[in-house]
Amino acid sequence: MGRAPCCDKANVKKGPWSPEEDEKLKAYIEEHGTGGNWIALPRKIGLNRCGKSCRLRWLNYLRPNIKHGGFSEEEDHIICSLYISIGSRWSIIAAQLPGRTDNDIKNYWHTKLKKKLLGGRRRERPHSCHLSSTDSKEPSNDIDHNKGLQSLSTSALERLQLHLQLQGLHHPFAFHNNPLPWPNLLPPGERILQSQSSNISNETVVKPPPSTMSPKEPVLLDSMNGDIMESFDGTTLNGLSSTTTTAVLISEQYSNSKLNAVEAELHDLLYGGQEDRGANELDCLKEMDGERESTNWWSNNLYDAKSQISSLGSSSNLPADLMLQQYVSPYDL
DNA sequence: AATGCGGTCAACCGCATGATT
DNA sequence: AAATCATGCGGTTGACCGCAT
Repeated sequence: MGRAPCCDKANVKKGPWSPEEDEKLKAYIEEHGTGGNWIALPRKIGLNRCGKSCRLRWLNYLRPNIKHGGFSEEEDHIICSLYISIGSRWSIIAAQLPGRTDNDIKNYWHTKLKKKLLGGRRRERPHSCHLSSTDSKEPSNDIDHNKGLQSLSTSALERLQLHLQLQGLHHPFAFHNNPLPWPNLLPPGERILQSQSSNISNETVVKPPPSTMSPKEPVLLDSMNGDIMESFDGTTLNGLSSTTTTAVLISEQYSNSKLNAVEAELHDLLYGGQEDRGANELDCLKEMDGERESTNWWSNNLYDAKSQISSLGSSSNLPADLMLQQYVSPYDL
């Protein structure tokens, strides 16, 4: 079945918005709201634009309290952590950063943050992998060597990330020591950034779009701001007291077997039968651990993830099977 | 001064999903 | 149940700008 176009594409204006168009759209929405129908809205106000275009313009630019640029270091951390944890789900990431739009964050990631992460790791020290905001030019006397390392590391990190995503390792266990207030991913309707130490208001409620997450999608709750864990179905889970763990509710047996497999794959990925190269990559990751004192956003370790999850699972009285089912099935681990 | 190149970002496109008929 | 429609999302594009040559 084909889809009817939302508008007459041949006869609607495209491209940058004029101040007059902005003013029309803004004035109308501020007075009347969107009316629940973006498609009809441009006709109502005499704009020769596609409804989708109006919606995007409003959401990304005209809407009140939108922030552009000037991402703080903490926002960087949150974006990086969430990206590595859940991937390119920009709307979810944006929901944790009041005033930021998914488009903004996406652009910021692709144009700056990713380069900081992947390109700037080896800047000041030859084997450094830490996040840096300064440029990444290499010393001229060691160009070939460092170039090689950088490209390898970039590739490895990208592959590592892809690998983790493909493996369904969207779990935050890799960030269990992240000192940042891990943004809670609350059930739709009450997604709140709880950030006691952050500039971001902990009163800010970001209303999620209706179809952002499936009801079965797991909720990841940090225990740093409290020891209550909650699943999407509203089940409150007590007793997981820890200041170092971000909860992943997986049964011990399951996590052990799966993580062994993942570890093996990671080993293959990192070593790939090339001893020297593998050593470099491993060194890089290890150094990332060592240098995390100031940045701390990256996985504090991938290596003891298994033990973390194991201890989590064994020390709790959680209905692990239930949680496992809820957590695992959406990702088809 | 002209040109090329890369970075940035607003906007578009197509697809997925949920709601409605 | 199927068809239709609106919305939301992420990937991609292209215009613009600044810098290097």
